[in-house]
Amino acid sequence: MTSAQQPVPARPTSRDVARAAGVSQATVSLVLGGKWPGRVSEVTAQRVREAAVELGYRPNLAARSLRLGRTRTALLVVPALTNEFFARVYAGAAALAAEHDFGVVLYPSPDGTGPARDPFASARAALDGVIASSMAADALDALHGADLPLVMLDSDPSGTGPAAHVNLDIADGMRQVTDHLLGLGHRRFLHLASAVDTWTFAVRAEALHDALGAAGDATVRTVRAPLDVGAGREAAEQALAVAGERPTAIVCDDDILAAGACKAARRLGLRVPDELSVTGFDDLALATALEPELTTVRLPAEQVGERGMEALLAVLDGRPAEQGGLPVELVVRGSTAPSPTARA
Amino acid sequence: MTSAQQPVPARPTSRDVARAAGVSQATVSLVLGGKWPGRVSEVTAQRVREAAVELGYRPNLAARSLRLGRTRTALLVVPALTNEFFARVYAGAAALAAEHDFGVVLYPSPDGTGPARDPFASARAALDGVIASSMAADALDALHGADLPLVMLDSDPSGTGPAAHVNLDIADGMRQVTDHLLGLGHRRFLHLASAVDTWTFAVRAEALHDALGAAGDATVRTVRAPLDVGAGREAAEQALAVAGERPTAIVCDDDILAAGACKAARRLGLRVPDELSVTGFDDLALATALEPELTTVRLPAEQVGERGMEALLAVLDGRPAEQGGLPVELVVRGSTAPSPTARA
DNA sequence: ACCTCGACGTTATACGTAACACTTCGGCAG
DNA sequence: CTGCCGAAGTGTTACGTATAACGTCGAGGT
Repeated sequence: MTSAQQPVPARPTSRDVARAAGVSQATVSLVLGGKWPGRVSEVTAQRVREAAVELGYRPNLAARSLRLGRTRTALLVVPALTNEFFARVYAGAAALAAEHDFGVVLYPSPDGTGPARDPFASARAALDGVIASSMAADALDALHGADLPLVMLDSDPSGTGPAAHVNLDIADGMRQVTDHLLGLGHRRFLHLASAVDTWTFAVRAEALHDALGAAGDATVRTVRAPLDVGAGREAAEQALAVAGERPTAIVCDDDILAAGACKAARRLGLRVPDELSVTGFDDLALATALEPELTTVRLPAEQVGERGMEALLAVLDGRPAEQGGLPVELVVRGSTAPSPTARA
Repeated sequence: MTSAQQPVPARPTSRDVARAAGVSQATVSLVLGGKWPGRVSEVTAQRVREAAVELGYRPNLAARSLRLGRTRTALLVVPALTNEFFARVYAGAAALAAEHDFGVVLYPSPDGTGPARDPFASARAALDGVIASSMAADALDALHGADLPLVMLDSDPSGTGPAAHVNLDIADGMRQVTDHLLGLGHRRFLHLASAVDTWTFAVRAEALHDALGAAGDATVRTVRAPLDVGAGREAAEQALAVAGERPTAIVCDDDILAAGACKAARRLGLRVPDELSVTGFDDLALATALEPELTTVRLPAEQVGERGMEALLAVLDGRPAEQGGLPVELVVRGSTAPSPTARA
């Protein structure tokens, strides 16, 4: 069929399709674009579509982007994909994006230790919008400066700058955890908090203190650690070794820290949950890999990604973005039990 | 929000920079492109650079790609980012890519349950090459059909089609594990294998059987399970409940399965490592979150990504890709101990 | 005085697409 | 018959960039 003389089978263009179908390039664009329903007769359209399939035509995205000024690509800024939570957020965002012929490209956020490269230096020109997660305030400013549509995930809704927000009801999750433990008779708490300074963790601390304050007779100590098992273990171990009344429950900002707390307990000869209750946050796969399994708060990570992408698409379409918070759910497992002091 | 679009300062183009600097657009391209060192006098170049900074000029990537026919973007095909190993592969690949002004876009591989969308239907036009990991054979064919430069990670090096390979010395890792356990006196083994049918797991089984065969008096049973803790636990529990001589060591294809094996042991009242040794593979964060910590094989995941990207860049430059395998390392921790039968 | 040549720029062009503006043509009301 | 309309296409243009091809000008060789 092809009378092409080129030795290498060059990628066919819309003009090649036009030639094969006996129409003009404009008509090919009209047909394959899918818009302009009535502009081309069905018989012609059919011929064009067949030619396109025949030649294996794929539109050149670069040319399309250049023409339209849009790329159908969003940037997702996350701290690290090795954190399962963010990997799931990505999965959710990418899945919804794919349904709308959108792509998602990733950039690890500058969380202090991140790469110094400006994500927009190379990417900004090719982006339609940005979805950013758990940013520190300064990094956030750089995002606003890019004057691209912006959706913030799990971030301070009162933050400056025009941005849609998709938030988890973190405070409610922490409240549920606290109520659960208070109901089990616990009164002396250790809060194993993340050393990361973002809204999502600040909210945890606030909600915990609020809920404990309401209980009246509860006390809490706070120690902070980076988000990894070893650091969590060390911090918990030191805190538990302090003289005086030992806490009966450790509330962790994260399942990873909770895993550290469990290891600390075991090293000190404390049995979980009989002598020490431990709670996590996130409900990662890790939560059910441990023994005992972690009582934790399930966060709908994929949904966060989906809703984030949804919001971005809405903004790009000029529609208002849905703003509601996503519900979270306490999952009670084996790492929490009635306080030993209450039973005594 | 702002609904005004036109009065907003449009992104400056190279022509705007040219006007500001009092030169032609071509000169701007010459200066900012960085190639053609001697073509423009330093004083003019300086003026251009200043104008570019002044206006906040960013080259339009779509236009550049259209002109050059290349996108400086690679596709990384991985089964799932929620698996920490692949998240780390991505991190390695993305880091090296960034150093070369390359981007990496992800696509979850069609591993049977994956999305039905053809990654190339939307992406192929905008890609310079593909790095693919742990593919099933049929999915692999689709990749070859795309006639893009292809690098395979951790895949059968004897596979068909022209592709560079970056492989881990999986067989050596499994050999080390086996020798370690044999040295501890173990003779009855259970192989908790992945249900996924890829080269990387086939090699594990082969190496395990080879090493045990060399020992002469060792026996092994194999059970397979999907790569998640629950499935691993179930499979291990069933296998351990079988009447007859119980294995004294479980060799797992993966840390995740090993976590399942540990849970199974605990459910059956078997103490790890005293009554049952368990080994993993990958050295994920999970390995040190468990108690006892897992004896496992450390895989340089980031290096796999880096070397993969390196190989792709080499191919694109017409250089030969470095082909050597990456070494792995046995990490002995608390989940393995001398066989109880040997001590008896 | 003539030619050459290198240094420094500029002009022009093509990449592949989407969509605006235009043509062509048969039908149909006035 | 004229004028108008809608249907079905086509011609053309612009998006922003990189680079091939083409000036221009003064220095240096012969």
